[in-house]
Amino acid sequence: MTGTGRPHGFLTGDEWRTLEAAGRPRRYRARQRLFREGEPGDHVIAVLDGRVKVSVQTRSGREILLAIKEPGDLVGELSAIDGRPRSATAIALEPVDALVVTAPAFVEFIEGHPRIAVRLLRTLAAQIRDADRRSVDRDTGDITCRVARRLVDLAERLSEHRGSGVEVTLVLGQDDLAAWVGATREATSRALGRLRAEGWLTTARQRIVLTDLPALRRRASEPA
Amino acid sequence: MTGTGRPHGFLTGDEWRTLEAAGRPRRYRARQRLFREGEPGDHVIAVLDGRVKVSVQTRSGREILLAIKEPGDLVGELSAIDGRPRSATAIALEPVDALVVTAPAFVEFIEGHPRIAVRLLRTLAAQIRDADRRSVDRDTGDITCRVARRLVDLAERLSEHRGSGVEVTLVLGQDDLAAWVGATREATSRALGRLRAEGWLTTARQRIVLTDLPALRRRASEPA
DNA sequence: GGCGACTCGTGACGGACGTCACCGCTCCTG
DNA sequence: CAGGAGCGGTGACGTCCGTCACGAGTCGCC
Repeated sequence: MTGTGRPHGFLTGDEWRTLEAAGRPRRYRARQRLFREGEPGDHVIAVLDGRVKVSVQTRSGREILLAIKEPGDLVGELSAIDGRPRSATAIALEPVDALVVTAPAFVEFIEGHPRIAVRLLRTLAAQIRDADRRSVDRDTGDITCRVARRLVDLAERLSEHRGSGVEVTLVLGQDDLAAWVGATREATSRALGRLRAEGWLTTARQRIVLTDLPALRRRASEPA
Repeated sequence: MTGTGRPHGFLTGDEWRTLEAAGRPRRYRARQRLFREGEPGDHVIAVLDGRVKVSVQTRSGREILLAIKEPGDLVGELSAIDGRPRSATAIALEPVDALVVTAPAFVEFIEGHPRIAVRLLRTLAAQIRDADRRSVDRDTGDITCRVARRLVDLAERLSEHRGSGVEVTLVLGQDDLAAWVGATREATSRALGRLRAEGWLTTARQRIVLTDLPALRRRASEPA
């Protein structure tokens, strides 16, 4: 716990306190695995600080990114809800502060707070919409389009927190970006090269600086 | 209502009766649109009989199939839950018997029946798992693999109802199959051609007869 | 029963992306 | 400081699939 206040998630302060009473705080190191695909899912993890990557691997070794969980989000809630094994693997991208709640305690928490159940329904609905949109995105436009679209997306999510300046700096490696858009690292690198050639962004180790969002936004939806 | 009893969905008989009191029965003709992407979502549709296709269109005109809703399933529940506009279009594949419930009535129904909320959570969780699996499937193997996989899937879902003989007959056009696997009609047709050449299935107008499921299952996961 | 719309099959062609391979750079570690 | 690992950039090559085009068979409607 950082003591800086609770995250902006889907629970009010009171509700967080109730959940805290049912859970156990825990820290994860950067790149530590919270759980792995196929394991039984006996606990839910509420992220308090840091980001968590949820992904699956195809049998050919390619990684597919399903979600990035941020402070206030839940990780592993599906297994707690339906009792089935983990369908994906969760890995901390940064040092993560979290609250670990056992599945039974979580279900009890839900059933005892009907309004929270409704709010949880909303977050699941958002996840479905998101997943559906991913399906469409993946079939729309060439890789350059998809990379531009993803970058603009990330930039907009960032601007919600920090004030939006003219430039936006994203901290992520090209491997992760590739998994996110559903392509290889090489193709992603080339796409970045094309966008860089247009002068709309610059790249560096673990860093992508967007310098012309409107142009990127246009490129994200253009056919060619 | 057909009078043959309520579908096998996620509600008990008692709960169905409660929902029926809140809703209004309605029939849709085959190929009639239940609602369209972008519309405000002010009602939920509980499918009693017939199947409903949920899909979106990319700007290039390609159709992407998100789900096939069967008797007992809900259609349009996301908008009722989060109040956002329809994110997809729903079309009846066959004549459909349904129960139309307004969004407020649906929310009231949920809040008044906490155990149903939990069950609804489960169905949403299943949808998320399904959508995630689609993301992985779409990136795994060539089109022949994906077609074989989808066919086996459909066959297995059918066998749950009817007794499973050696042959399974699927009633669907190649256009729909193409949308389902995320490819063009032509590529899908060619993939079917290859599987047909192996003697694992036969094709006809609006019909695909699977004659060797084990072989198809193998082909569905094999790299080549 | 005949015409038209729909569905399915298939060929040719081009392009985008996956695969493999290699190189340079930066950062970290001992 | 030297070595190595991790990351990024790029070239060559092959191929799978999308696009366009056309024809044949089938179903439905008047």
